Amino acid sequence: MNDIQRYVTEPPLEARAFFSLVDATARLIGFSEKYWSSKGLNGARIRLLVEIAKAGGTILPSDLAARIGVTRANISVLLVPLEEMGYLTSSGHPEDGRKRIIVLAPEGERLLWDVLPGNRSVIASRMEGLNDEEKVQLLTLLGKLQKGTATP
Amino acid sequence: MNDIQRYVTEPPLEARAFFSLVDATARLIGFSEKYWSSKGLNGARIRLLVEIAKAGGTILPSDLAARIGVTRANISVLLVPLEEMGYLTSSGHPEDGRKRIIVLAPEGERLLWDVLPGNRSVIASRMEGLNDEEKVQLLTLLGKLQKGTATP
DNA sequence: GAAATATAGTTAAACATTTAACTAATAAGT
DNA sequence: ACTTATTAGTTAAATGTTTAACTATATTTC
Repeated sequence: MNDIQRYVTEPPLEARAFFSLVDATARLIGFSEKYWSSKGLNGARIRLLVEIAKAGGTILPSDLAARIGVTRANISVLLVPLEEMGYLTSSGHPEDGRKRIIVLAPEGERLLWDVLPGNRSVIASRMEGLNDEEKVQLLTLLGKLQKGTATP
Repeated sequence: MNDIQRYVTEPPLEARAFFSLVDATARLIGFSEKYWSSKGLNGARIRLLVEIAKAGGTILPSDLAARIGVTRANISVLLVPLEEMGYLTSSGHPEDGRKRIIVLAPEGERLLWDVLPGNRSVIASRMEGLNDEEKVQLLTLLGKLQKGTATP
């Protein structure tokens, strides 16, 4: 067992917590994505529709980018197929010619009602290792962690 | 506030825990990647070198893929530049002609000594929202979560 | 009110990763 | 032993995302 091997196999508490977060999260995301692809969908597109719904059914692309945490360029390309599939509509902003107004179409809302409950079931079943009290503890800890990582 | 908006903005406990995990982890990964790119590196390549070190300095590509959790195809393409940069060497397996033996080069070990401590500092500073006891709690909860998500 | 600056959105190129198809080598079944 | 199946690794195509360059519109500044 040489020095570098020991160094990387015996990380300090912070690094172990970080690696564990990354592993657990990647695994859960994997299960979620498997569900989406079983429905012929993917997480990015659903997340976008969910975010429009969260905003009350109407939103600007740049808002979507900020809320989801991806670039505006990415939102641009995500919107195209979603509009083609009839899940949303878009139109110019009446007062500011630079903006586009994105609206969740009835078909998009129907899709969300169709697939979100199943996804929540998948997630819930994959979190059965924790009871409710522990899930609350986890949420509390992650909340504290977030405060420490507020972008400086 | 319509029905779908309420549905997506008031998720159950499991979903809230999941979303919080995804958010917190993505943010931490972002800080880590920012560090790597400030060094002209990226997380995927470093992770690969770390995994060779963990294994004691010698490993097979397929082992790397399994441990890191990416495809063998991805390992194949990651190895090329790392070998070109002199961070590792590769050679054929003497007994099994299908295999390749990957060895961490001295230059690769030097790189790890150079950059890992800084990365650990970045991570630690971003986890200051939690004290040590809370980090241990987090690790415990994530451990329980993992047991529940062992691939079926 | 003209010029400079900033913002919203799009497009194309670059990059990372996965999937699928392939080659070569070994192991297993008969 | 020979044939079939499995395994290790590579390559190319497809997918998803970011970065950078660009267009068009608004806003600010002088």
